[in-house]
Amino acid sequence: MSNKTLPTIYDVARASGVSIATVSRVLNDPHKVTEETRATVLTAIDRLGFVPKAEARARALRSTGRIGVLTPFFTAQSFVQRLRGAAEVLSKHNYELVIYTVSSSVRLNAYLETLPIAHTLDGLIILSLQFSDQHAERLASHGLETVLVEYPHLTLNSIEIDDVAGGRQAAQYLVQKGYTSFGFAGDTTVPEFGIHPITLRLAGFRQGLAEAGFELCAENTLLVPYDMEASRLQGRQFLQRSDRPRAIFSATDLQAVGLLRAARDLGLKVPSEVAILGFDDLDLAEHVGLSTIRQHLDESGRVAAELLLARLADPSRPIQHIHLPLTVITRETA
Amino acid sequence: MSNKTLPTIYDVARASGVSIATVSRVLNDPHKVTEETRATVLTAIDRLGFVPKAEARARALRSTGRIGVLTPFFTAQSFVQRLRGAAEVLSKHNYELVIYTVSSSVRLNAYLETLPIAHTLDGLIILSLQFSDQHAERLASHGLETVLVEYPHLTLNSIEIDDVAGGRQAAQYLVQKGYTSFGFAGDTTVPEFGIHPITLRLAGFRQGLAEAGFELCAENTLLVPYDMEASRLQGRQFLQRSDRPRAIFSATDLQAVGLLRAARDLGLKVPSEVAILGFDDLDLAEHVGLSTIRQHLDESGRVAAELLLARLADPSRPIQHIHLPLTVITRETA
DNA sequence: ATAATTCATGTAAGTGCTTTCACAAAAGCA
DNA sequence: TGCTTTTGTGAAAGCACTTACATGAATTAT
Repeated sequence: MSNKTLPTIYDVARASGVSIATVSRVLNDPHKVTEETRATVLTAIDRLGFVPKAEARARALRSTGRIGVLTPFFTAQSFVQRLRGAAEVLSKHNYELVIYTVSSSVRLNAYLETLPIAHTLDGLIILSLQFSDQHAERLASHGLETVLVEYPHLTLNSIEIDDVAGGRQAAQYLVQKGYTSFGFAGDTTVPEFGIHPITLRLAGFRQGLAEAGFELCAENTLLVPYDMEASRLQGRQFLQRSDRPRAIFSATDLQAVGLLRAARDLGLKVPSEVAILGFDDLDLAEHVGLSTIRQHLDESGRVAAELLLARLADPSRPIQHIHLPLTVITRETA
Repeated sequence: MSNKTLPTIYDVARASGVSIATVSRVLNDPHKVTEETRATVLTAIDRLGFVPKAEARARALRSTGRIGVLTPFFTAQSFVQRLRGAAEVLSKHNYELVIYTVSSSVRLNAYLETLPIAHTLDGLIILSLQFSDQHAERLASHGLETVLVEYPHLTLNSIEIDDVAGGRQAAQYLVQKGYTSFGFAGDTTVPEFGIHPITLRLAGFRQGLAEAGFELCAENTLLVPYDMEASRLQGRQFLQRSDRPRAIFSATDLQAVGLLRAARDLGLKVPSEVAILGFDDLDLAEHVGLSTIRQHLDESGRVAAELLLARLADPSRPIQHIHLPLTVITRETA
């Protein structure tokens, strides 16, 4: 009973013992065929589930909708957590999730140019990727419903956080804990595509310190690539200095954990000898007991997906820019 | 402007004064076309509201350019790491990655019934899901190329590890390190769908201990749900006992980290007072310095995707059952 | 200045299925 | 025995695209 592939007109012909021409005639000029053969052919058609246009059949079978997610390298845990949130709600609503990993700005542009015209997606979620007004325009004009995460645009739905405020929160928290000398650790490489919120967090941190009458001096700023091992090694140098800061805000959890390990390597007690505060709240942070500023990553994906589905259900809904809160999570390191 | 029928690639070509080949290139390899002509073509496309027919495209290409992945909960890190490996190679080969989160056996069946007929995928990767001969039959008969990860089937390609051997390796490693009393921590809940390799790892562990003349007594076996916090809490009870085992093999890294935290909570030195060895080598393991048995999760996804692509390129290739090795990774906890 | 190369583009040959065509064979009715 | 009517046959054309190869222009190297 299981046919190799979809039944074609040839299968129907064979099954009903006539030629393909006759089958075609049954479908197109029925009156040119005897009542009798027409009946046999029609039952064969029914039995095989033959649909003349393969295209129509494919559409019929694809009952579910399809949502695409454009994401930069899926290696970073923060994207995974966002994706996880989105996947959760999409799967609940029976949507397929198509992932496009964007590895260069060329790829990004290619996607943004062709995806909207291909009409193969019902909606699109874009994670942390920078793009132009033309692209926004193009998405809108082709009616591809879109939600941006982390990179806002006036004419499109977005989920955002306030990185500057996050930096300030970090400063306030550490100040209020009684620390008086501060350090910062963050990423250096500014990507050609994608987004770099680190600078904003740093700016906010500086601001927050200034408001409390402190400042961050240049030698207490550690710039290091977004990589655990690198931050561990460079962190070791940084922490070895006798005049090292007492409290360090790291713009990402990954780097914070690198620092934490460096501290452990040096036998420094955390937080009594150095306090470390991260940013993001990756799963990882909980696992190692890192105090951090939570940006609700899973939630951002969840909210993005929900917003998208809501707009698909009712396209007249107005554009929304949803701001997610940041929360200080106190664990063991600050 | 009256749309008699849908515009085709010919209409776009005529409207923008190029050949259909160029239009096709704009859509498929944009970089092969001058910025300038690309712009004219794109505006023509926009103006006419041209939508390329996916069906015709698939026909000409003899492929949809899409690979599906069936996975249980996207929440567990091990699946994410597998996915990451697969995503990496698929995106390199310009394939779209469609994710189907399978939350119940009903859903699994539904997918396995419709996906092969819908002809909307070139290939399928199935992660850690149990399925029947009928399903295998169905996939094969519809010519949907499939690779299984973690659940082997005679007639389909698969990527496997030897969980029993892994358990033995764990035992051997700990024995050779000089420990003489052993414990085990693992998952209890056997899912109705999905797979449960934990029992195998335990069996292997027992076997390995026996070979060295040791045994695992019942009160040194901790059964606890797959959850960090739960293993931490129950781990605390377990480790508090004065007759606790000196070396513990945890069947998953997540639970191992739970134990590790429990040990830290109790002020126990690791590994000098209690040694902990995990299994999986999640990213997490490196972050917390957990010694563990690496099962090359990323690699499994990568290999699965490569195998799939190889079979798509040359369907005459024989079925393969690839066994990935397990490696003991010594870090700081055992 | 000339040869060599790269490059954008067009031509035309595919792709798998369906429809149409001209014509022949068979069957049905005088 | 003829003359319709109904089928079968194989070939060809269409559909809406992709792509290998060819071409000629532009750019670079010599």
